[in-house]
Amino acid sequence: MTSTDAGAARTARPTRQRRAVAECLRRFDDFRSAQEIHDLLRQGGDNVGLSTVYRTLQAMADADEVDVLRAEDGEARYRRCSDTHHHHLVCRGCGHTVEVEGPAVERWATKVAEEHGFAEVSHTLEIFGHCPDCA
Amino acid sequence: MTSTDAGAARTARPTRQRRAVAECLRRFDDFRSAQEIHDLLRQGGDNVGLSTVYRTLQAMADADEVDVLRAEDGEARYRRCSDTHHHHLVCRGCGHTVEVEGPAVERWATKVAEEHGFAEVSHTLEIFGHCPDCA
DNA sequence: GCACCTTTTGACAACGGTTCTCATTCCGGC
DNA sequence: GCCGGAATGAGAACCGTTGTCAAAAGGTGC
Repeated sequence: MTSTDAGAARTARPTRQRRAVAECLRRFDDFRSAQEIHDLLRQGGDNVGLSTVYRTLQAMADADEVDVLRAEDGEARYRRCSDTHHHHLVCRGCGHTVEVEGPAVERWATKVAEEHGFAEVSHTLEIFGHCPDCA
Repeated sequence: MTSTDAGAARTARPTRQRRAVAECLRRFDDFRSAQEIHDLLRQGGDNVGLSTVYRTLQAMADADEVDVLRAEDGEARYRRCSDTHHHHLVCRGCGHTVEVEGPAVERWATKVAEEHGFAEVSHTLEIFGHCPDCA
């Protein structure tokens, strides 16, 4: 927001805390809540404030570096993600997550929206079930 | 859950409050938060406690009489719904909602889950955009 | 290395939606 | 009318999240 500012959030400094959060996310492939991540960091010796964890995750979500999923109770859960558009197949038991793609579904969603005259369309799609280990 | 119990939640008495909530939902076709419904009832002269509104909506959701959608901030929003499986096309501007069906999508979700060995599959799918009036 | 300026951090308070508690009220049957 | 259990509601409690603000840390130019 200051003088020599090129990109969008160029004001993002690579601090110890931010690196720690990113590193922590890299270690899992399932969704974790902000508080879980906070605890995990604590346990690992990285002392990062809860506010900072929330702020960092939010920033990463805005930058599409993590996926956000709302648990049934409304709690936000985060997970590192690939940069292509995708959806999730999530195990209700252990949380194990698989990224899936469905070009046909994307087209269908767009088509349906257009038929009703909707513009600037986006969508959410998640599949839940019990993975082989939890069944 | 008591003695002569036929259906699921037969312990549901048709009280004034429950009728009022159901009636209120019938008047809209877009998603409303529990607190909005509470306010609406108040304004309409129906004095119903907030706890009761929450309880009633929860019960109706369990009975699949209403759809629940989590807003981005995690707030739960409710809407009366048809009894067939469907998804929603929701306007980000005014909240106007259209129920849509996509048999192909259902099949795709099931197939993807099966390919990964997942069982007891369910899914969520919502489409967002700006309706003709809000575009 | 050393100021200087800004961003970032973190302990804590505040917020807001939701759930819990429990005394009181209501419903339905006898 | 009376009884017993379900339902209600006012308020407290809960809990995830966001705001506050003084202190600490990066980055830059010297």
